[in-house]
Amino acid sequence: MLEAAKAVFSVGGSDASLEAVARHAGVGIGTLYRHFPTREALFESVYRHEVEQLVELADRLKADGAPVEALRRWLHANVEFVATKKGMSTALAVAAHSKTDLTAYSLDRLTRAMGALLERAVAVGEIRADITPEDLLRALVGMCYTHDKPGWQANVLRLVDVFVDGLRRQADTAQP
Amino acid sequence: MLEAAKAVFSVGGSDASLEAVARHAGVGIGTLYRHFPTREALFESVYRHEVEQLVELADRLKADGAPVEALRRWLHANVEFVATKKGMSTALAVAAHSKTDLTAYSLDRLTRAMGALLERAVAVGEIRADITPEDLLRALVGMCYTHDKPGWQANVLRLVDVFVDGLRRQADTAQP
DNA sequence: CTATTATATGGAGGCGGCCTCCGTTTTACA
DNA sequence: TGTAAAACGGAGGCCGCCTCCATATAATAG
Repeated sequence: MLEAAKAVFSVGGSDASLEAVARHAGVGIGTLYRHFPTREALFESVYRHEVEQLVELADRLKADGAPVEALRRWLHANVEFVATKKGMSTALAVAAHSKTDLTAYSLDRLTRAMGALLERAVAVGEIRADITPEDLLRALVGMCYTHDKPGWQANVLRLVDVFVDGLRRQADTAQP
Repeated sequence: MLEAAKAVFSVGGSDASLEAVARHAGVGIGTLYRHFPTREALFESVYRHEVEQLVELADRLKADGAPVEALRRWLHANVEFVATKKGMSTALAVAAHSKTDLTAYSLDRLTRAMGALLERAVAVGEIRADITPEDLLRALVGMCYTHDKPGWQANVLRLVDVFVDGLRRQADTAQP
């Protein structure tokens, strides 16, 4: 069922028909709805594994010496992740966009991972301190969301680098 | 009809029912479809005026002395614009997201406006040269799209500033 | 002023997706 | 094996998308 969902989303985007998911899973539409009351709940389950990997990667990167570089690498990893899982981009965007915090478990995990990396870099004074992990994550999602032409990946990675550079600058110039 | 659309979109978001638009305009659904064959064509017409204003603003800012500051101001203006026209954010995101370049007239105007500002700043060596106007615009749209909590505006403006700082840095350090 | 032709209009209807509800099947347990 | 509880499947109501065509309105000719 999760596999069917992943398959269907990865070809038709995250707004694919839930009935198609059910059909593809060889299951009734009612059953699908019992297990995943909303489309977003389904996203949550489908991409939970991926999110977990990203969180773990963040943990590993925290051991690195260079905080900003770790942050930058993690952001890059996010982009590459989204690039390989076609549906994930929209799913994340929907999750970030929606007001219902019920579905935001994964988003929250990502935010915390991000927060840890961010804090570490702020603590050593290498980046400015007035950007929240929420903002940065949403910015990241936004950058990925609107890009889906072939080859977008390299462009977004460049944008991410620009962003990280921007985070650095303030620390250079506005240190007490 | 355009007014009806603007009204309906501004309360229900850009994915509001087109039949609702027709009803609100006191017109048959068929008539609506004849004038605007697709939802995106309707967006196009509804927000054309707003886009035009932004393009004009870009022209005016080009007269300014400081290219980077002009760029920054224009980006800010975009954000504030989107903030006041509720439907515009999604409409732009849809336009940027869609593959059909047929509907992209307004997007193209914005891209050109952005390109002019960008080039000017690159020409005097104040920002790095490897970011295209398309990328920057899409990033901007994406950042606005995923944010819709009250007070998002200030956060996105801050993100934009970070971004502009990032554009600057490379010019500082990687000059021949 | 009327007949005829071109053009604009409105909405019914077919299609498909969303989601709920309930009769049926399967499983768990005594 | 019998019964209670849980899981299943899909029909059906609703709504939005979009097409198509019968009707109404405007333009033009006689």
